Amino acid sequence: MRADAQRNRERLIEVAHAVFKERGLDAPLDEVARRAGVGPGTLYRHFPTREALHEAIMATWIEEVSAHVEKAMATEGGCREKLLAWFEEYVGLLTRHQGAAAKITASLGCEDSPLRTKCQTYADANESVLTEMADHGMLREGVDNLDVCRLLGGVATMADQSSLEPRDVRPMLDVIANGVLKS
Amino acid sequence: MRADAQRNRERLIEVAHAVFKERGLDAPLDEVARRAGVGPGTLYRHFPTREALHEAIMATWIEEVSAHVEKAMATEGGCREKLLAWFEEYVGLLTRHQGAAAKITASLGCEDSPLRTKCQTYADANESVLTEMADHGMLREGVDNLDVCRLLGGVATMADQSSLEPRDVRPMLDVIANGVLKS
DNA sequence: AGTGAAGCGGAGGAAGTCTCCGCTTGCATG
DNA sequence: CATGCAAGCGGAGACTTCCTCCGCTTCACT
Repeated sequence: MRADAQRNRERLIEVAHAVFKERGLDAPLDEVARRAGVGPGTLYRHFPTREALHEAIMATWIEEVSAHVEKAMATEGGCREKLLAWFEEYVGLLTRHQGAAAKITASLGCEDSPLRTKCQTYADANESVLTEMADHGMLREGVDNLDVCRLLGGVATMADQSSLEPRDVRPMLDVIANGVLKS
Repeated sequence: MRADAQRNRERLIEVAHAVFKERGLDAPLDEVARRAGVGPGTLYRHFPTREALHEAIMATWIEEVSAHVEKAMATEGGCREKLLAWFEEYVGLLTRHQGAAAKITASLGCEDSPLRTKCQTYADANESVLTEMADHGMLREGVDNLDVCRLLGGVATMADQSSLEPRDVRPMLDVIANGVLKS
């Protein structure tokens, strides 16, 4: 790739990140192009679809996921406290951009989604936490990772769409934790 | 209201129902107008916003909710079976139209949503079922109706966006039931 | 039949998406 | 350094959808 094209690509990702943060994942793509100082044609050549741009942005988040797992697992207390801390991290990760939670979670079950490989990182992180719970004999029988991811994705989507505060989200996570852990 | 206006209004609701069912709640309103045989101006006079049209359609669903509660509560078995049957009914009601689950649930917490009064019916129905559980001493302490509605709304939204079958939804409802009931 | 108001419809402006193609620019090569 | 050309750019414009405005039609009452 030519050096100028590379520069444009990076600048577009950077600007798109800012625009999507301000105006949600549905923000006009032409504005992304305008603020990046390129024509719409350039944007659409680098990222043929809106999803391609989402994917490029999320790629930068993926690297941070394992740090969030470790942070949650370092929480004081028992399995329940650790699990809830992780659930809060998970929802926080998914609600970084307005509209992202629903898209990310929808891509989990879908083989041919372009986002899937990226989003699998979230599912893998959740699985590692659930495995930790299982190792301590705290996980209920028959609890499936994908189902928990979808439940958390649903909570994140509701939080996103209703602009819920963490204190409004917590009780929902409590219910899920009760449903996931042996009591 | 003039008789012709009344006819147009009813016809618009009928056609919108069909169009939204086929193409989701985001279907072009101009197509609704076209298929109803009226101009866009007529549609927008009767229903100034997309939400007003959604509201008019949902009004016809509201009447059926209590029947669904009764159907679920007539399920063979204990509290858990009844609750799960109701959860399935609830998710089914919310996923009637593509995109409806998220909107309905988002309106629950929002005082000034035009959909709120209609959607409150769903929340009330769920509350009546939870109360039934509580009366049998099966409800965990501190479980809040709005939180359960949001959890179910999240599940319905995921089911909607990922086109999940009932057999894929069931395990998620199991987790919520475990989280809601005493074990 | 006449009349006034209610209602209609479609032209058209605004906003967004996405493509096409003529022009520009980076860079490998002599 | 000069040159050739493929890679890349940008913006005009076609298309879609939303929504409004206003001249014309139709209803309903007398």
